[in-house]
Amino acid sequence: MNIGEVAAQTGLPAKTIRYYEDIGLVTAGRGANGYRVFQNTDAHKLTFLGRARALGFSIEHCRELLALWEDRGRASADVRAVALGHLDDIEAKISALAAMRDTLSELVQNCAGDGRPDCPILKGLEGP
Amino acid sequence: MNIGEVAAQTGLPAKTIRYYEDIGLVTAGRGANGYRVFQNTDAHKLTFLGRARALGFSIEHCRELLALWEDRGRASADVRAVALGHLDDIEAKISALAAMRDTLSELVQNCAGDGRPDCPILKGLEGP
DNA sequence: CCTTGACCTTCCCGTGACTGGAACCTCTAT
DNA sequence: ATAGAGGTTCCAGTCACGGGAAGGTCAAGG
Repeated sequence: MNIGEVAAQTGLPAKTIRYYEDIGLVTAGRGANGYRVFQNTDAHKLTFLGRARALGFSIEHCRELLALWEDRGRASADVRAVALGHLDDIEAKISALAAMRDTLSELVQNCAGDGRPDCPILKGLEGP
Repeated sequence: MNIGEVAAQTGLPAKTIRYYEDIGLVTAGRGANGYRVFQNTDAHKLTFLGRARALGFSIEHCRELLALWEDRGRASADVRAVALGHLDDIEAKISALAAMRDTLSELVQNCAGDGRPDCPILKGLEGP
């Protein structure tokens, strides 16, 4: 398989696949013409990576998960630990964003939003 | 005021203040020794910027907000529009993160998390 | 007067995870 | 023969800074 076919199959841009090869997440053989040659297993790895990334796992977490995925003797506890750590990260981000949203939406609600210059949003940004 | 004092007053790192000067968000005079000299108005601007950044506004949005803040003839509607746009961004991010959290936490809940290799999390990442 | 230490300066590199583009090579179809 | 699609490498840029080097400046103490 050439890179374009793998890209179509996995939904990842070819650029991203090259990048993943570059940083050692996947390996690809080479044909006589210098083109990358992918096996089905590589395509599966890339699908796995695409899904993990879509769930917000960092590249380093993906590397760990990929290693666990390929390790037949893994303990599911190790996988779960990585996932739980990431869940905590996600929750923290959601909390931070929700706090921003709450503060900001309160400011917005108090703002007339008309032609006059008086603006509680700007006042809220000035200071407490 | 030297940069250190402004940093202490605004809570922004000196590096950040220099960066903001670099990209033209604030301006600073210079003393005979080459040190930056800040006026109170600069410190207020920086406080404003720090608060806007803390609410997640991008630097470019901060630039707009700062311009509106300094424009006595502004329409509060313009401020509100910027804020509403940002609120949408925040909501979108929260939704995306919540979707990740939901998917991931379901996988985690189905995972025994023991010494055995069987792992629904990895299976979920493989494909549907 | 000299030193110490805190503070300031500029400059350059690195971050994460790609994305865009340039310049060039290879394959397939007409 | 040529056009176009697809492949290759390499370099630069993104966003908003942070780290650290190399060096100038200031106030206090010996």
